[in-house]
Amino acid sequence: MNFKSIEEKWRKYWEEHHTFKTDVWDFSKPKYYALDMFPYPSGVALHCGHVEGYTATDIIARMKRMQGYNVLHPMGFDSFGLPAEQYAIKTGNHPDIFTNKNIETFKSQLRMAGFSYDWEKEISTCDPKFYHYTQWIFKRLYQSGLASLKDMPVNWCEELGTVLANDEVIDGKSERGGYPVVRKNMKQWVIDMPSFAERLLHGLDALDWPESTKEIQRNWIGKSTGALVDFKIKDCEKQFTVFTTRPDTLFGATYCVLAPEHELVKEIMSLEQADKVKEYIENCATKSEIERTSTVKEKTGVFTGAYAINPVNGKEIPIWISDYVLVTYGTGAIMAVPAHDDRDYEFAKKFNLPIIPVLAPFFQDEKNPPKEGKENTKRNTVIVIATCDNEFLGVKYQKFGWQTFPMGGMNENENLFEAAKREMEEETGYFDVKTIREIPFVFQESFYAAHKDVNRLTTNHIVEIVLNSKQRHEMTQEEKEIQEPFWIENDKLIDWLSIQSHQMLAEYYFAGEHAFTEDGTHINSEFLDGLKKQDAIDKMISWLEENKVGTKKVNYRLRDWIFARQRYWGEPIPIVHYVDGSMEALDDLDLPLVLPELEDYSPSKSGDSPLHKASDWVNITYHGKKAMRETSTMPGSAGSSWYFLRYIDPHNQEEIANKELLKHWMPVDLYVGGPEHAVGHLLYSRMWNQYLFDLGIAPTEEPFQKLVHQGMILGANGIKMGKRYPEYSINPNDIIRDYGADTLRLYEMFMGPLEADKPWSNEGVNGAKKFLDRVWRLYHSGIIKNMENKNLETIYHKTVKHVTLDLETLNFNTAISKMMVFINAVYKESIFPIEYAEGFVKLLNPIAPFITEELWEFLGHSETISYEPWPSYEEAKTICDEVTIGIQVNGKLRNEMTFLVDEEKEEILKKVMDNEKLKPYLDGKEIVKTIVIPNKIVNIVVK
RNA sequence: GCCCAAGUGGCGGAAUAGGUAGACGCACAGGACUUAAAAUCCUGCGGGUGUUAAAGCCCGUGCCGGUUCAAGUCCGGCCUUGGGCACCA
Repeated sequence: MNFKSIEEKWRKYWEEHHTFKTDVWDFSKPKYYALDMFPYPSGVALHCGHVEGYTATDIIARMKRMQGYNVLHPMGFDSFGLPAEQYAIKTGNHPDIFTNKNIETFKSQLRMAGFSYDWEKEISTCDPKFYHYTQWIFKRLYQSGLASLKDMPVNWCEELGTVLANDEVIDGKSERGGYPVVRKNMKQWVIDMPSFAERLLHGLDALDWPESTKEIQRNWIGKSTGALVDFKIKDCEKQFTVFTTRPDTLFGATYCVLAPEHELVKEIMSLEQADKVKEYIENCATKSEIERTSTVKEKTGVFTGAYAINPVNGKEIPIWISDYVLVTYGTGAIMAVPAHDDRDYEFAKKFNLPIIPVLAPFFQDEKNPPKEGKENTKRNTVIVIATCDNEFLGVKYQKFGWQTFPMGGMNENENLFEAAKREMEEETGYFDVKTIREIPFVFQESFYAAHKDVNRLTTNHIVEIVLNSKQRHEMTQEEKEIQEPFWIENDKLIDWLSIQSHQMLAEYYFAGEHAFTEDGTHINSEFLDGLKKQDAIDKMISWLEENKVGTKKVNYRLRDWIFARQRYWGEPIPIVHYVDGSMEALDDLDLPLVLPELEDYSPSKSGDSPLHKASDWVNITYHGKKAMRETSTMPGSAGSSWYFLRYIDPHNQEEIANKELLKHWMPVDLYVGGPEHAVGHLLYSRMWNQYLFDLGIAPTEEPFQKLVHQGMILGANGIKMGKRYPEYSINPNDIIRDYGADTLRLYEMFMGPLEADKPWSNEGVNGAKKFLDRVWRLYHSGIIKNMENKNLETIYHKTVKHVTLDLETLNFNTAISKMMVFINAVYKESIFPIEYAEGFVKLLNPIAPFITEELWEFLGHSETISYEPWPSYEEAKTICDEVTIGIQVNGKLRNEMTFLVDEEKEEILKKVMDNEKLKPYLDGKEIVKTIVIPNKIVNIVVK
């Protein structure tokens, strides 16, 4: 088979016949919109990963055409971006030159691969005819108040001379180039994403997207429900508000923290603390993003000298500042509850701030539950964890056989430490205390107290005592009979303790002290005491609202989308600034605002856009007033946020696209692209689409109904192709040249599941080629006849059924394997009925379009196969009359037997029982149970 | 640290809904054709044991346990790899 001439022949045919031109106004057929993520036309050409994704959509597009759909399958170029700009800086040439050259290369590659695009729909985001409407949408966002100029901390990349969006910063470095990124306050164009947060979150539910991608978006949106709480400041008129998801722990708030950038800090700091506070703020400001987000970093902070009033109990608590509180999230201020938040705990430990537990785990002793009808009593108890020389002090209570830490009830007018010392001494005789401290952990326990014949609810406070020595008072014989002390090595302690709650305490103690963040029962919380976490949250919110010191509040992690870049090669922002400081969007008639040509495209270190240099372009008179144009440009994801709408009507000069057409064609039925766009492009375009939906332009709230990510194609060494191992990099052009596009398409689809990362294999490519050759030879072997062959009936119908199903669900690898099985079967026959031969060519066509066009012609047809009706099958003919199933004895396979399809259970069982081969397993055994599932399995359970 | 996904022969990977694990392909081995090689066609191919050969038997889907007549598939607990988030209050 001469694939070269065949492939070139059909490329020409498709072009000359406009085979894949879509008449978008033809509403007579159902529509199908198959979309690829359009490429950035870089200098390095199309790679194997592009081919993989594009082949997948092309297969679906081709199949859908044959199934009678009117298919829109367009391609275009995301052509604004950094490489073209850097080329321009280097060479002084307009980036257009570089971009257009690359686009030509890409198009010729796409043509070589045989993708059935309608090139009349081609778009390019750097084309003024296209960005006319990118600017138009921006203008509308501006007029709606959703795009605005804000002074805010941004990710500034010195090296690139521009600000970056959050998704363009990875580990404190720029996504492109890996240059350091610092935080800097700048006036920036931003788009208000948070006001779409709830819709973006909810919209996900109905989408047919990978669950993991939806999850990434959900996390990125980061919804959290809680409350705003107002804190008054002592001796000051001002107050501040914190956001918390745990208003139930308000009684445990022992200090507050403001972000260093919080506006109130400089107003409230005391004179004594002022220098320290200023120094700290200064320090944070100069820190790079890397330092700020470093995980190993210890907490830092400074006391402001001011005190806040806890609204719930009037207690004065100190106000600190620390960079662990982010000015960009919530209100930039928190209440700290060290007992129940890890970060607050760490901070409190470091700065020796009080820790008050307000939530205690609750234990119900399973061996000794409260008894019905007994009096319920409450008691405060102290438990003493006493250590000396790496051993722990335990007590054995003889009467009940309990082995516990020393413990006992607290008396009135006795503080915790007094009670602890007293209990230890009374019960064990030890007294030589070196250090004593409270462990900020409390738990509650409910049990039947046999010695008093009552039910007890104890609240257990924990005290740690380190002993100087094991000196002790001798105990009387009488005392010893009641209880006896033991010293236990620390690794044996948990086993030695006989009471669940004490074991739990020991586990907590050994795990290292930490905040208790799980659920429990509230204590030390007045009106919340006894409530579980969620009930307490609800009750506290009602209380806050009743007392007008707080409200319920939903917060999102999603932030403003920073929508300006100090670069040349992007869409100019269609705004003019007047001398008086006001600004205005350009009139619609003045769009598109076209990029001016420049002598020098390089960015300035000061943060000005290169466009600043085009003074004739910048300084204008607009509406009779002196004005300056906005000189920053839009980010790369601007054009890609709506391009899918433009494909539908790409040459429309009046509007984004004709509304009737949009209504017919949206949403995109299948969108294929890499998973790396999960929170960038795929979130931005959803938002723009939702906005355009609100304007009545986009007909659906969600643009992409079904989304699939293609996996990465790795080098044969299992490592990502690229600069690191150039010897393992595969250029699809070479494969097309040596094996043909059909082989490349078939191979990439056969490698494995579309979404999986898969290593390349040259032998595998050869295997794909062998299959196509095998098909070719079969068709030219002369066995295709206008006759029947019953031997092939079942397998043909089965193949049509399963291939159709597998393609529909994008399981290309299994679809191909089933076609291989079919061809292997035909090889054993001497007659290949022409009906089956034609059907098979159609099945293979979407994957290998060239060879199948040729075979279709060979079978006597003069028109393209591309619009031939998809083969059908008869369900009844997909089933053979006999089926071989496994026969198990006690779940182990012992034989195989063939039965009629749907044979009666009794009939099957009878034959199984009579089977000679099974006799040795059944003779002399008692048959306990028989399981007969017709067409599947038989299992005989014997004893 | 938290969230998500995945772990199956020498390799890529199959296995509707718990029902014969390893489809299909690659690699490898043997055979046919050929002067020869390539190509092609046929056969075998998880491990162990067994046998002249076979049949048979045992083990086997990351590890440990559970549910079930039956587990790659379901449940609980780990381990490893990949991805996402990373002080988000």
